[in-house]
Amino acid sequence: MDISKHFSPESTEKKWYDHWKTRGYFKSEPDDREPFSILIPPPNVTGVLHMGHMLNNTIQDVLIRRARNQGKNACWVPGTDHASIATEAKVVRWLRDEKGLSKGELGREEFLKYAWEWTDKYGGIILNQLQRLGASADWDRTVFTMDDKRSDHVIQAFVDLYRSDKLYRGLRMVNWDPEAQTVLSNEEVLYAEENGKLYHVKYPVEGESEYLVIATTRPETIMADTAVAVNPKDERYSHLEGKRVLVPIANRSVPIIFDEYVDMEFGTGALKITPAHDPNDYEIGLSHELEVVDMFNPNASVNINGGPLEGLDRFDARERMTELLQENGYLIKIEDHTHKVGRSERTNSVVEPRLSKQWYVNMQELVKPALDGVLEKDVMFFPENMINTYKHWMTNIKDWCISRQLWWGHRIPAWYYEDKVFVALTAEEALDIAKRELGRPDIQVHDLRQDEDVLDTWFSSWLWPISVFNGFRHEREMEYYYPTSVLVTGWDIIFLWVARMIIAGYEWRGEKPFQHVYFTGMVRDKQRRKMSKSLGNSPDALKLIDEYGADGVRFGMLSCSPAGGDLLFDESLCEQGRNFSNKIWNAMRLVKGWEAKNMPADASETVAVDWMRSKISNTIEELDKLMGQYRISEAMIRLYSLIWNDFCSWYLEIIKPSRGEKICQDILDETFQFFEDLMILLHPFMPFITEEIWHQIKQREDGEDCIIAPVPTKGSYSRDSIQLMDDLRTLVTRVREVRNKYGISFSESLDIQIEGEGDQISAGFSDGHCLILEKFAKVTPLKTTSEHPNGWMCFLSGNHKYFVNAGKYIDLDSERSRLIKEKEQAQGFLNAVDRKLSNKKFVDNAPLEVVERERKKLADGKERLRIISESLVELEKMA
RNA sequence: GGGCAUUUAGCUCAGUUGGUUUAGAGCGCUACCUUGACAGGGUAGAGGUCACAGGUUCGAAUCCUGUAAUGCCCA
Repeated sequence: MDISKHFSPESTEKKWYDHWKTRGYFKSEPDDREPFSILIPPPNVTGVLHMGHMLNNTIQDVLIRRARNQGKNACWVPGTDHASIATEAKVVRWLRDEKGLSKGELGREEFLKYAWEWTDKYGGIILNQLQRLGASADWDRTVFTMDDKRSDHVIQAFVDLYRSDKLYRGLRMVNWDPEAQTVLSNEEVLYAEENGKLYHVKYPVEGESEYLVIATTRPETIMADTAVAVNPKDERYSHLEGKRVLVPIANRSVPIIFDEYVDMEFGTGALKITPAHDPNDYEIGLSHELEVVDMFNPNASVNINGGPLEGLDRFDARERMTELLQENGYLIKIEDHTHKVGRSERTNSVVEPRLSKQWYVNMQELVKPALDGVLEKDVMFFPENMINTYKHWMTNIKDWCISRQLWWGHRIPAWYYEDKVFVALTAEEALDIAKRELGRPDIQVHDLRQDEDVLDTWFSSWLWPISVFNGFRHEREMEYYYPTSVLVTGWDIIFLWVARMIIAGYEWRGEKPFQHVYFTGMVRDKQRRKMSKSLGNSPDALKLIDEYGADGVRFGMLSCSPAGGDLLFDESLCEQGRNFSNKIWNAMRLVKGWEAKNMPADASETVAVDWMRSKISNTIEELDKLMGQYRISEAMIRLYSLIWNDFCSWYLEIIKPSRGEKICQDILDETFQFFEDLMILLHPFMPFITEEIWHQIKQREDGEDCIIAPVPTKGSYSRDSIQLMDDLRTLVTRVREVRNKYGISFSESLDIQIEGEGDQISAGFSDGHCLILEKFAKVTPLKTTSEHPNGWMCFLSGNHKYFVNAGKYIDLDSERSRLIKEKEQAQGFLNAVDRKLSNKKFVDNAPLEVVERERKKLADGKERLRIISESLVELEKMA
């Protein structure tokens, strides 16, 4: 049978993914087995697969597949998030561009119909893309934050909190996104240094001829000034106590107030106070009982309070104001100034501080168990240092603003009758409460007005671990799967999402939502820039899969992904992954091409099998350890090296029959077994190639598949067996080095001897090892000698002296300098060890085994030095 | 301004509570090999005073202090 020289992922991937799905391997229902559950961090319905998703979901898939192979009941729940702001913006644009409709004309009901239409059409794209990656999620469980069951939980949670007094409606200075025309929570505002200007403006002191000069970055808000503040310690201004100033252009008289808040060093030390448009000014305004003048409309254009600026957008208003100040002689100078500017995470527009009435969750009440849970390691973080960040945020937590002035989302279950509010699951229930509390049995449902706003998307996401299992209504699922095993997410949403889920878990279930949190790094390009659509530096995820295969891409993502840290994505890693697939493929071609015969194995084969078995057992042990610490990248590299270096380069080469020869049946059987074990171990990382190979190497029964094959258990293994093979490999390398150095062709056999007494090989090699040496180094059978054979060159491997008859090739000078260099090195080493051992404090204080080890080093070092010195003498004899 | 990290080979990173023959891997680089699994391959090699300065210790890449650079978070 002809098998292609190269592994071709495209045909294989679809075949196996369909097969797995058809067989229902991804499905999970509660049963007697140990559960292992993961919830996907729900991507936005508007999203398309990007590198961050690829990384994140590959890791989840590795964990879930490993659990499945370990015989656990593995349940990975997929789903999407409705992403209020982003989706609403997208739908608005879509309606405008494709249908020529605007939100205003449509009205709430109609708009939502279209929003659902859009979601049904485009919302599942990203989940389909995940399938290309091999994601083995239970697709039948796919959930959406706005489906009926999830919505039920969100409304219930709101009502619960309200009834237990953990929710309130309050007038606050909020972060306003003028583009989306909604409030944002603190966590949705991104601050960055930006270049701006600092305007120095004169404010005439009333009744005096002097001016007070203030510095501001926002001259357009001068129209809403209601005071000027200076620091009470500032001697420059102490004479102005009790005086008032005139606001330029507005010509309004406002007081000069004295407040510690003012930074004497900044600008001129005098600050204009605009309580309606700056959070700090608002606080100052409250304590000094200042008037609040609001001069902006919701879209950040200027309202009637802006006088001559009315109707202008805030940035146009700034320019116009600058002109006015200039024309009227108030403007002293404009300086360049860099300062932090907050922008909306979703729309990128500059956030406008705005006074408004919003719903808040009182976080103080909720935080404690969630903080303790993490500090006491009830929930474990990987990497651990994320605990600090978490702790810092939790101990400085602010109340959470959860209302959003949007339509797409969960509408707040609060109904108003005049200025009274009634919170309930349904309008009918709200009506009952209203009737009772108001003592008005006559009012009707239509007399109540439901809150126009929707809830923050994170207010539904924080319930994810509960709502996904329908936890408020369905105990069985909840008891079985909750708390989930691990959450895999980026550290950038630790506050937005992770912390809040922990809070919700303890609040509603009295228990953590997940046992472990694995924080992935951020995917960056080679220049350390965050990958983003706007920079265009993100490779197209699906194209990558086309090019390197899903396994190759998974390998590429995983091999550079330490937890927490940044991840510099480099396509060449995917290439390496693809090459690895190819290597495995060709190993399979080789083994499948062998013909077996019933005959005894030779000594080298027996040695190889014992060694390989030990090596695999040893790796299984290490994998358990590494995976337990979520050192996923390292675990995979370990397997890579086991398969490529140990299995392919050594094991298969040892047992490979010569051309025309057959292989011993027992050895071939063992080899297939090794191959099978290796494929199962590698399966979670590279599912497609491993499934393919697993089926290629043996005829399988219906229902037998690599995806559910039990992971091989670690047998007992011999460290000696591994050590001896390592020694042998070193020796082979030494001989090859000699060949390489003197250009001795591999076709020429070399005589070799080892220093020692009698027939016993001092290095401990068995007959099998010696056969391997002959084959790999192309040397004559290894013999022992007590004398340096005349004219042979010698070298060291491990701690043993070997001689090769390379007489005619030897370059005496280069040999001499090599030996001298080696001698110096050995001497230096010996000196260091000797210094240590002759230090009485070391011998007295260090643990016995450490001292013993040093003694052995000393003895070995002396032996090496002896050998090298003797060799030098021999060399001189030859000269 | 407060906090958390990072700094090890040309590049990207390991180095798991201080002690495995004077630091490892992958990529890259150099030389050589290659018609019988695989050039998407093989063999070998070069390359690091572990950012810097002190300190603790019998012993430091590893712990402590300070300095510098970089990144991030919070204000």
